[in-house]
Amino acid sequence: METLTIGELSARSGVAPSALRFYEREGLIHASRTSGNQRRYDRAELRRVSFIKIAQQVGVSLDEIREALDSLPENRTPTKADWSRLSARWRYRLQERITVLERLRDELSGCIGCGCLSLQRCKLANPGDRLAAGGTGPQRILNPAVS
Amino acid sequence: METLTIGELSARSGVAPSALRFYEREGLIHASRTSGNQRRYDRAELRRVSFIKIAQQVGVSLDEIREALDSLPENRTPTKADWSRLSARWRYRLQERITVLERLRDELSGCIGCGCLSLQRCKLANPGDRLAAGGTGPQRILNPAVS
DNA sequence: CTGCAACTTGAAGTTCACTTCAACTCAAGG
DNA sequence: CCTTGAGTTGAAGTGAACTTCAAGTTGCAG
Repeated sequence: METLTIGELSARSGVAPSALRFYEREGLIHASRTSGNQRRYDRAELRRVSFIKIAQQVGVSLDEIREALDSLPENRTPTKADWSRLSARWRYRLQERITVLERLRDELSGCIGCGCLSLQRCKLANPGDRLAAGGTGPQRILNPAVS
Repeated sequence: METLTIGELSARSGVAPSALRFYEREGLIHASRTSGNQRRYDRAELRRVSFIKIAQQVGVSLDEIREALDSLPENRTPTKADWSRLSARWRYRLQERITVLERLRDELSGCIGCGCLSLQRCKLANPGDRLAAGGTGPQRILNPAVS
């Protein structure tokens, strides 16, 4: 088995076939076709899907993920070095995000408990970075099932 | 100034008036009315809005935030102790989330770089908890502006 | 060769968290 | 009193990330 069907890629990645087709339309992954027009995925695509899943957990939008994936070489299968370069970038973003959440954690009890939560001064509601800047759309991170 | 108009609450909280009306429809905040049917917010509502903003940064859905807020006493203005109790719950969730992201950070380079990213075994794509369990809808955490 | 699960498509639907709109009313300074 | 900025409503629109549907086609085991 050199290549994977959409069902196989779905099973191995945990991503629904409909989502994989959606990713393809969005230019995040690629597939070749059989004579009968069915998708066949190179094994290397598994790593792409994996990268997408991880980036989503970090909280990056598909638009940004596509940008990152576009920086991989198109003419050859990405090497370990290619992936390392990409992952280094995400590591930095991840660290930024962790720092924000840690600050949140460390100040949460005190800040809400003490009643300082009047928003103008509070570091929680107005963190130094632009995370709270707003922007349309849902921003749910945790799955409801996690609660 | 005992109470705040919607414009004032918006200015102080950084949440758009339309969002405040939306929160009210959703039962997350409350307002009294003037004789002319305009909203007047008790100063204590500011803390509710603040809590909503913080919880959203942690990645909690409005449904879950409402549940949490519903556990506050209805017959009196919440005390510091009430808020502390609530914040303790969030602190725990926050810590869970941080732990996941730290694991992600610590394993990202090695995992992607080494090519083990085949998803069946990889701790990254399939973390121990149910975070990756899927669920419909967007799961963006970071604002595009942050990039 | 047959049967059936797995695949194909485009279009439309869903959820979340809002925002925008139109048409209107209210509150307060001059 | 008049003007004007701020507020009111319900309905409809938005964007992200998918899912569902219907109607048809393909691929492989028996």
